[in-house]
Amino acid sequence: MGDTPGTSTGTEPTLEEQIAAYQREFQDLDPQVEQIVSALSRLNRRMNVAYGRQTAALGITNADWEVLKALVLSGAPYRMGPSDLAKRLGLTPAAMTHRIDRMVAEGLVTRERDESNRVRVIVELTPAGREKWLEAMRLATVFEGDLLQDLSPAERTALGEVLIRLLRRVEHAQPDAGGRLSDLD
Amino acid sequence: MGDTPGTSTGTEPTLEEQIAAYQREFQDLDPQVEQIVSALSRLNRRMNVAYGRQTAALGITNADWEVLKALVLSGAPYRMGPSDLAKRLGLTPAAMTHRIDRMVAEGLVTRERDESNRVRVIVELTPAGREKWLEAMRLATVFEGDLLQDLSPAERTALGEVLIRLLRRVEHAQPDAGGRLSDLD
DNA sequence: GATGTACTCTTCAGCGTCGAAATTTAGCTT
DNA sequence: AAGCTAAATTTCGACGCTGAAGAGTACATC
Repeated sequence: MGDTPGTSTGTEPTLEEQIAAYQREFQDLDPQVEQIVSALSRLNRRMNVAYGRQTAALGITNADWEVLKALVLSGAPYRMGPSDLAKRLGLTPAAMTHRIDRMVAEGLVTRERDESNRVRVIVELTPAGREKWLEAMRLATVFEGDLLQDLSPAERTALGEVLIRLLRRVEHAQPDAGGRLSDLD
Repeated sequence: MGDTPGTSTGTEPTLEEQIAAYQREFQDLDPQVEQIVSALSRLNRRMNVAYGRQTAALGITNADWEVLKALVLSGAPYRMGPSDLAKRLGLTPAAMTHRIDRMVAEGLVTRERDESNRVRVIVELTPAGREKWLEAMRLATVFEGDLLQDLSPAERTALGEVLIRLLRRVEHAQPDAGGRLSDLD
C-alpha cells in the first residue's frame, strides 16, 4: 500500500499538516487565521464527542440533553411550548413533536394542553428530568475544568474576553440566522 | 403572552443571562469556565451557519464541501477510497456510498474501481469539484478574516497558541473517539 | 490449487429531521 | 352569531445517517 504522498489513509492530519496542505493548494491563505479557525472547529468537535459520551453514560441522548438545558434555562416552573423549544433548539416543530414524544416516554418531561388556550401545549420538566440535567451538568463541569486545567487564571480571563469579542462580532453580523439556530450551548 | 419570569419565549438569551441562569440552578458552576466553553460553542455554531450559507450560495451542501476538503487535503491526484473518506469525515461507509452517489451525479467527483485491486473503489476530484472547493475557500477566508478583524496580531498569536494548547490536551485525552470523527474542519 | 479469512463496498431496515399539508382553536369582522 | 384569518401543533412523505447483513475480491495457508 503506497505511502506515496497524496495517498491519504484516512487518518486525521495534525493541525500543522493540514494548514501546510491548504497553503499548498491555496496560496492566499493566512496561516494565522486558519490556525485559529481550524483549532476552534476541532476543539468543538472534540467537546461534542465528550459530551456525547457523558450523556450516553446517563442513558440519554445529546438531543434529550439539549431539551433539558433549554427547559432549565427557562427558569422556575420549567415550562415551554413546543414551538418555543423548537426555535430555541433550531429544529422544526415537526421534529420537536417527535422528540417530546420520546422524552415523555422516558419520563423526562410531561406534555399537556394549556387549558386557558387550548391550541397550546405545555412541556414541563419532571423531577426526574431535572435530576438528569443535574447529573449531566456535574459530568460536564468536570470535563470542562479538565479541559482548561493548563490555563492560568490570567489566560482564562484573556481567552474568555477574546472569545466574547469574536462572538459579539459574529452575532451582530448575522442577527439570528433567519430565526432557527442550529445547536444549543 | 406572559412576560412572567420563567415563561421563555424561545429567543436565545445572551451569554451573560445564560450563565446567570445556570448559576441559579447549579451553584457549583465556575462562571469563568462556563463563559469560555459556552462562547466556544456559540462561536462554532455561528461559524457553521455562515459556512452553510456560503456553500448554499455555491449550489452545494456542507456535506459536499466536507468531501471536497478531504480530497483536496489528500493532495496531488486528489484520490481517496470511500472508507478512508468515511473515516476522515466521521461517517459510516454506508453513508459514504450515498454521498458519493450524489456527488458523482453533481459532477464533483468520479467513482471507479481500482483495477489493480478490484475490491477497492477510487473517488477522484473532478476539475469542477476542485473549482468548487476553491470558490468555497475564497468565501470562507473572507468570512474568517472578517471574524478576526478586531484582533491585533499579538492577540491572534496568543489566541492561536492557547487554542492549540487546549486542542492538544483534548486530543491527547481522547485518542480518536473510537475511530470515527464527527466532523471536519 | 483449494479453502478459509479478512477486507471493501453496497444493500436494507429503522430512526430523526425537514418541508408542506392538515387539524384544531382563538380572536376579529361583519 | 357566523364566518374568516391567524396561530400552534400534529401528520405525512422524502431524505440522510446508522448498524447490521450481504456480495465480491485478494491473500495466506494448507
